[in-house]
Amino acid sequence: MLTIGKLSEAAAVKVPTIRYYEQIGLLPEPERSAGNQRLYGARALDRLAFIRHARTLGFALEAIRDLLRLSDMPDQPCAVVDEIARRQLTAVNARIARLLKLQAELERMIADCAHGTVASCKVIEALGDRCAIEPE
Amino acid sequence: MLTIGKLSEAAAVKVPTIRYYEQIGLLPEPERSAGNQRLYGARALDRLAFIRHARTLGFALEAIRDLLRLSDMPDQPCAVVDEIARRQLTAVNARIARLLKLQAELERMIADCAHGTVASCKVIEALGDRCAIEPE
DNA sequence: CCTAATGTCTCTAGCAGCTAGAGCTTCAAG
DNA sequence: CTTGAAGCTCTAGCTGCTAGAGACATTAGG
Repeated sequence: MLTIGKLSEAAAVKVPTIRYYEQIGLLPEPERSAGNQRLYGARALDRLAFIRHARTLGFALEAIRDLLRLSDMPDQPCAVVDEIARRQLTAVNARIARLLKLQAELERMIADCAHGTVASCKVIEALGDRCAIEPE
Repeated sequence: MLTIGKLSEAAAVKVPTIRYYEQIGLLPEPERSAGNQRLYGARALDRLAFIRHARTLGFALEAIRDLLRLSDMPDQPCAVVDEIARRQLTAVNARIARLLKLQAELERMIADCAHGTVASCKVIEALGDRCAIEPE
C-alpha cells in the first residue's frame, strides 16, 4: 500500500492534486491507516496514471470522468469513447489552427519593428489596429 | 460619448468584461453621467480595441498592462515592447509544438480503435499507458 | 524511549479571466 | 407617463489546480 506521498511520486501528480481529484469524485475514497492517512493500492495508481495521461492530452476533467465511467463498463460498445476522443482531436486541431495564425501575426509584428522609440513601434501600432483574428 | 453598452458593441467586448478591466485597472475610470452611468470617449475605444487585440493574440493581462504603460511613453525605446512580444511568440511556438504532439497521439489512438467494446478499446488502453508527452 | 524532522490531515482562500445573477436605479421610446 | 431595456453595485461561480494555516502521524537517529 502506498501513502499519498508515494502515490504522488509514482504517478508524478502532486499530493494536493490527488486530494482534489478525490474531492471532485474522480478518484474513489481510499482506505485509511489507523492514523487516518490515505492508503492506496495498485488500482489507484492505474487510475491516477489514466487521469494524468488524459490530462496531458488536454481532456477536460468532465470528459475524463466519462472515460473512467466507460472504462468500468467493458461490455459496452466503445463508440462513446471514440466520440469523446474525436471531439478532443477536433478541439486540438482548432487550437493549432488558431495558434498558427497568432504565430504569423506575432512574427510579422516583430519583424516590422524598427527598434526605435515606442512612438514609431510597429508592435504597438499593430496592436492598436482592429483585430483580424477571431477570438477563441 | 458612448455608454458602456455602445462601447461594448463598438469594441466587441462584453459589458461585464469592460467593467472588469476597469476594476483591475486596465481601463481608467470613465466620466459618469448625471445618473451615474459610465460615459466613454474615443480614447477608451482605442484602448479597449488594443486590449482586445492583444488578448486575441494570447497576451496575458499583466503583459497588456505593461504594453499599455509603454504605449503612453512614446519617447522610450521600444526594446521592452519587442521583448514582451518575442516572449509571447516563444510561448505560442511552444504551445503549437505541444499541440502537434497531442494531435499525433490522439490520431493514433483513434485510428487504432476497432470500434468494438470498451474492453478492447485502444483509446482506453492507450490512456491507461504511462504517458509519453510532458505535461504543460 | 525520546526527539526532531518530515509527512499527512482538514479547511480556507487564491490564481486567471472572465461570466452570471440578485436587486436596485436610470434612461429612452411611445 | 409608463414600460422595458440598459445601467448600477455586489457577490459568487467557473476550471484545474496551488498555497497556506494549524494540528496530528510517522519515521530515523541518537
